[in-house]
Amino acid sequence: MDTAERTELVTRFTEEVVEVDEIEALFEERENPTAYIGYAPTGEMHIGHFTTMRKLADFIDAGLDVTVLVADLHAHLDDAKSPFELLEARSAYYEAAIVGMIEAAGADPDSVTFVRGTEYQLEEPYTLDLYRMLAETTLSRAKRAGSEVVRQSENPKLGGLVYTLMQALDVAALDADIAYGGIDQRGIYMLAREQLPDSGYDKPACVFAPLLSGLSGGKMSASEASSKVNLTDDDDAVEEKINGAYCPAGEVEDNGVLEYLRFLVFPVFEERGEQFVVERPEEYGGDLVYDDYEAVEEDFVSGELHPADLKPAAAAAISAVIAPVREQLLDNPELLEDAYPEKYA
RNA sequence: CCGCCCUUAGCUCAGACUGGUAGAGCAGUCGACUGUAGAUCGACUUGUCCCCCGUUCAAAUCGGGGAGGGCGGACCA
Repeated sequence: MDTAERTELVTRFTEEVVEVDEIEALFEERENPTAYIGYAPTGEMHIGHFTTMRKLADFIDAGLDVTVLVADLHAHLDDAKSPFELLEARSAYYEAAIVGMIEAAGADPDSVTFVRGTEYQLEEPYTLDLYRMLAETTLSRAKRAGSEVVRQSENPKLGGLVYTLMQALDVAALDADIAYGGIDQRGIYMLAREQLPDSGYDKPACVFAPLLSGLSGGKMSASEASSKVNLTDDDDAVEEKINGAYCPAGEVEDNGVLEYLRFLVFPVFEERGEQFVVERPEEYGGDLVYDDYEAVEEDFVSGELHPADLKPAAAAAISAVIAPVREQLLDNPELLEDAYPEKYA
């Protein structure tokens, strides 16, 4: 694979890349540049995570050495979203779910390195770097960098600011050439690009995934159950949520159903060699088969494909995509019971 | 250590002065209309009024104690 192909793999289906030149340069210089993505083990993982995760398959195919950080300390630093006592259990659950998603996306989880935050964030070199950064960063700069990531409240805690600086530092600590995450992470990684060179580290390139629209229109909200599909949702639950989704005929904007197809279903189906089939009553023209997303969107915009026909097909496809992960999680019920005792135990 | 403020539906809050077993908006649920959903109408649901004790025929409301949260002051050898 040449540099152009590898770069294309790394950058496809993304929201933004900073900068493409830098990624090309990495591939020119080295056989296996490094990339990292971090997740703070807080609430249950959902389809948004899966969409972001699917991209790791592209990274691996492109020859990147991928590290996944399970940022346990971050999960508590962000307004104590995860109680301190549950960090271990939630980290275990996240790691298992992530392995499942990578597998379901058609990649080999063994080619990914998993790291816990507490494995290195309490060591002296990291701590010293952090303290130096704390001394050099203004409150307003840190607030701005983390504003899309850290929970915003009337009474913000210091932890949210430390969280932000730690994440910037993680890029260097994990020796990542490329920082990857949802576009909401942009502020933090721009801070990293700005500050890491001052501390003697390389400036990371960044790849940002799009954030999917919520099913009820507008942004996906972690706290709104009907706005997203959970990894543990069964076929019926997925169908119910997709059927209830905001999906105006012919409109692409804010259309979560189409976005799920574009960024999750089609990439995964391509990997698995499956086709997207829309079963449709003869009355409306009979069944349709699609090999790529563009054709779906074209038919949807033209009116050829009606939302009422698309929805059941999309629901079935999404179920098929998440099924392996769901089964894996249900086979190990203690993972969820330990991680979210108030809900499952 | 001292003082002041806050705590009522899933969320934001009203009600407290002048005790009479609780309300609005949003959210949610269900119908109507659409070959989906949304929008729009129509209907409906929701409570340990932070906890304990007391006063009273009667306490979200008054008194005392406590918990949690916030703000300020003081202390600064």
